[in-house]
Amino acid sequence: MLYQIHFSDMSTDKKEHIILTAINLFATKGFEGTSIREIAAAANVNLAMINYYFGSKEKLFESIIDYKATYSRGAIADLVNDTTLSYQQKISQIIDGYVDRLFSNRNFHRLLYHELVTNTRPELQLNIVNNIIYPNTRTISALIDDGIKAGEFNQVDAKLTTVSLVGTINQILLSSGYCSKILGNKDVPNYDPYEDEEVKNRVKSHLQNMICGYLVKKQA
Amino acid sequence: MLYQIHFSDMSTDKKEHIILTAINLFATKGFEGTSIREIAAAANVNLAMINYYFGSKEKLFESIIDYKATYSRGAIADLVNDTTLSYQQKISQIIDGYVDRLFSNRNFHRLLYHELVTNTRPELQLNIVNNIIYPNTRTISALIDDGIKAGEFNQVDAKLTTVSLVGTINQILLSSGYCSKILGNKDVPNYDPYEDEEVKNRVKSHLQNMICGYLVKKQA
Amino acid sequence: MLYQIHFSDMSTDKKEHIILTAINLFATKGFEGTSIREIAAAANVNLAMINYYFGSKEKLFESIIDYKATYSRGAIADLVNDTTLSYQQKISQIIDGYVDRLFSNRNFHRLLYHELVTNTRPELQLNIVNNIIYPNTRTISALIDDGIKAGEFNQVDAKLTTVSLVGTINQILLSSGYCSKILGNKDVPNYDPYEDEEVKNRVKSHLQNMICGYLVKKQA
Amino acid sequence: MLYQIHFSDMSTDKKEHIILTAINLFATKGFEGTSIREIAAAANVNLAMINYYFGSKEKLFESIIDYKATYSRGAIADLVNDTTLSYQQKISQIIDGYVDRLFSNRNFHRLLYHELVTNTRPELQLNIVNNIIYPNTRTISALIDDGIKAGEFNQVDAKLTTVSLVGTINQILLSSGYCSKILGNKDVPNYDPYEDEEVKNRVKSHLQNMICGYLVKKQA
DNA sequence: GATGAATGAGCGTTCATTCAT
DNA sequence: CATGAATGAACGCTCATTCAT
Repeated sequence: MLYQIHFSDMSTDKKEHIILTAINLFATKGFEGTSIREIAAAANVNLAMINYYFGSKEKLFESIIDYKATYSRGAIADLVNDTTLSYQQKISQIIDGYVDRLFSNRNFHRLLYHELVTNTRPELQLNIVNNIIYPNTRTISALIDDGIKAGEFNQVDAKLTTVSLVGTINQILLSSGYCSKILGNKDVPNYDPYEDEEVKNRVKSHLQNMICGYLVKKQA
Repeated sequence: MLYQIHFSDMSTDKKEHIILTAINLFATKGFEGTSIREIAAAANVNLAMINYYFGSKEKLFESIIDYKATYSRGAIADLVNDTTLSYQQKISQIIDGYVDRLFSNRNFHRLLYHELVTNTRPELQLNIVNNIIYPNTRTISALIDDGIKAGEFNQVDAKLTTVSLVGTINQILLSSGYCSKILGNKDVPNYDPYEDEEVKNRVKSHLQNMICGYLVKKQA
Repeated sequence: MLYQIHFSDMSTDKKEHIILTAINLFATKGFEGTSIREIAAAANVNLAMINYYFGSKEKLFESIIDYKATYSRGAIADLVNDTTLSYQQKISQIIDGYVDRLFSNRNFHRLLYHELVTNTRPELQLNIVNNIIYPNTRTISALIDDGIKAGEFNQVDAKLTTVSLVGTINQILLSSGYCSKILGNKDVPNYDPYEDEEVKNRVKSHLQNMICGYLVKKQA
Repeated sequence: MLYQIHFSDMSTDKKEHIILTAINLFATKGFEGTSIREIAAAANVNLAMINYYFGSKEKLFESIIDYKATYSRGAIADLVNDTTLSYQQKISQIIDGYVDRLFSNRNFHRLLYHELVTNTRPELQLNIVNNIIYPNTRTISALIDDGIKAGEFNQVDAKLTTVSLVGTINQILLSSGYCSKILGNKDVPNYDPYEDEEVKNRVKSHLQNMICGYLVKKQA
C-alpha cells in the first residue's frame, strides 16, 4: 500500500515535472517545433514515458491546459464580490493583479495564445477560449458594466475595454526582443525585461491611467 | 516578345501566388506546422519549385516578410507630415487606418506574431521587429510625443499608449473564435467576424474614444 | 534472463549485420552511391534503425572503420618481434599473410581505398590513413630498415618498397574484370578470381621473388 | 559556312572545357558525389547544356573516357619498336615515362580507378579495362616477355611485374594525405606532393632499382 | 511501471532530366 | 543553340508512436 502511494506520488511528480518542462519548451519553440524527444530529454525521462503518461503529444498539450486551468481560477472573482471597494478600486486592483499574474505565467500564456493563433485543433481552441480566456474577460467586463449601471463609470464598450487591458499586456509579453526595443533595453547582460520590476510597474501605471481614466467619470 | 513578357509575368505571378498561399498556411498552422508539400499542393505547383524559387523553406518565409514589408511602408508617415491636421485628427485617422490595414492583412499579421512568439530563428525576429513592427510603433509614439510637446496632448507614456493601440487590435485578431465569443457571434453560417464591418467599426470607435480621450486635454 | 541475453545478442548481431551489409554495398557502389535505404533493404531492417543505431550515414561509415580497425590490428606486429626468424623469413611471412588478409577482406579494403581516392570528408581520410593504413606500412618499412641495419638487406628505399608490396596487391584487388583480364579468365561460370587459390599463390610467389630478391643481399 | 565552323569550334571548346572541369570534379568527389549542377557551375555553363551536349551524366563520364583514351595512346608503343635500345633501356625509359604521365594525369587516372573499384556500369568497366588499362599493361608485359626470350631478362612473371609497376605508382597517387604521410610532408603551406619533383624522382629511382634489378640478369 | 527497440510516415532538400521558348 | 522553368523521384533524416520485454 505504501508502495502504491509512493509510486503514485512519484508518478504525479513526474507528470507535473514533464508538464512544467513542456510548458517552457512549447512556449519557446511552439507546439510543432517541439519534439517529444526534446521534452523527454529536458525532463530527463524516457521518451516512451510521455506517451505512456499522456497518450500522445496532443494530449500532453491538453493536459497542460487542464493543469493550468484548474490552477488559475477564482483569483479575480473574489475581488469582484468584495463590497467594501469602489468599482474604481476593484478595477485598479484587477489591473495590478492581472499584470502580475500574466507576467509570471508568461510562458503558459504565450503557449495559450500560440494555440489560439493556430487554427488547427478547433475543439482545443474552444476549450481554451471557453474555460480559460473567456471567464476572466467576462468577469472583468461584467464588473465594468456594473460600474456603468451604478453610475460610477462612463458608458464605455465594456468588452472592448477589457480587450484593451488584456491586449496591452499580451502585446508586451509577445517577445522580449520587441519589449526591450520598445521600452528600452538596459545595459545588463542577458537582460530579461519580464524580470524587471520597473517594466512591470510602468505597464501597471500606464494601464491604471489609461483604463481608469477612461472608465471613471470626471467630476464637473 | 509578348510571349516573353507573358512568360515573365507567369513566373512572377507564380512566386506571388506561392507567397500568398504560404502566408495563409503559415498564419493558420505556423511555420513548423506547415510543410512545403502542403504549400506546393495548395498553390498547385511542383514541390521542387518552392526551393527552386526561394531556396529553402526558411527563405520562403523571409521572402514573405520582404514582400509584405515593402508593401506596407509609408502609409502612416505621409499622414504624420500633413500640417493641416491637428494632432488629435492625425491620431484619429491613424487609428482608423491601422484597424483597416491590420484587419485586411490579418493573416500576414498573425504570421508575424506567430513568429515573434516563437523564439527560434532570432535573427528573423530581429528583422521583423526592426523593419516591420518597430517603425510603425515609433512613428506613432513620436507623433504622440510631439502632441505632448505642442501642449495638445496630456503627459502620457507615449510608447505604452501605442502598445495599447496595437495590442487591442491584435487581441481582436487573435482568433475568430475568441473574437466572436467576445463580441457576439451572429447567426450567419460560416460567420467571419473579420469580414463584418460592424465589428471593425466597433473596434475603431472604441479605440477612438479610449485613446483620444486619454490623449487629448480636457478643456476646463 | 536468457531472454535478455538473447535480446542483447540480437541487437549486437543486428548492428554487426548492418555493418557487414554496408561494407559490401559501400565497397561496390561507393559511399555516395549507396543510399541508406539500400542498406536497410539489403540488411532487412527498418530504414530508421540505421540512424537509430549509428546516428547518421556518415557515422555508420565511421563505425565500419572502427569495427574493422580493432579487428585487424596486431597481426603483423607479433611476427616482427619473433626473434627466431631471419629478416628475410619475416618479410616472406608478412607477404603471405598480407596477401591472405587483403584478399579475404577485399571488400573492406576497397571501401577504404574508395574513401581515400575521394577527397570529401578529410578528417575521415586522416583517420583512415593514421589508424589503419599507416601503421601497417610503418611496421613493415621499419622491419626493412632493421634488416638493412643488420646488414641482411640491401640499402633500399624501405618506404617505397613497402608501397610496392601493398600497391601490387591493391592493383590486383581493384576489379575482378581487370584481374581476370590480366591473369587469365578461367572457363568457370561466375568466375571470381579472388576465390581462386591459384591466383593468390601466383601473387604471393611473384611478391616473394621480387621483394625478397630486391631486399636480400646476393652472396658473392 | 563560316558561322557553322565558328560555332562548331566554340561548341568543341565548350565540350572540352566541360570535360576538363568534370575530370577534376569527378576525380576529387567521385562520380556520385559530383552533381551536374556543380560541373555546370564550375565550367560556367548552363546546367541544361551538359545534358544537351552529352545526353546524360553517365554519357558525360563515358565521353571523358573516350576523350582521354584517344589522347593517351601510342606513347609506349613507339618506344618498344625502337631497335637501337636494349630491353633494360626500354623498361627504364618506360618507367620514367609512366611515372611522369601518371603523375601529370593523376586526376583522370584517379577517376579511372574510381570507376574500376565501383562495380556499377560493367560495360563501362570493360571499356576502360580493354581500351585504356589493358593495352599498356599488355605492351609492357609483352616487352618483358621478349626480354626473357632474348635472354636479357630473368624468367619472371611478366604480367605481375607490370602490375607491380603500375600498382606502385597508383598506390602513391591514391591520396596526397597518404603520400605525404609515407614520404614525409614538407613544411610548405598547401604542400602538394605530386607537384614535388623530389617525390617523383624518388618513385622513379625506386622503381628503376626494384624492377630493373628484378628483371635484368646478374652477371656471374 | 518503465524502457530500449522498432516502425512507417513524413520532413526539407537535391537530384538528373526534360520542356517550352 | 541556349536557357530558365519545371518535374518526379530519391535523398538523409526525424518524427510521433507502438511494441516486446
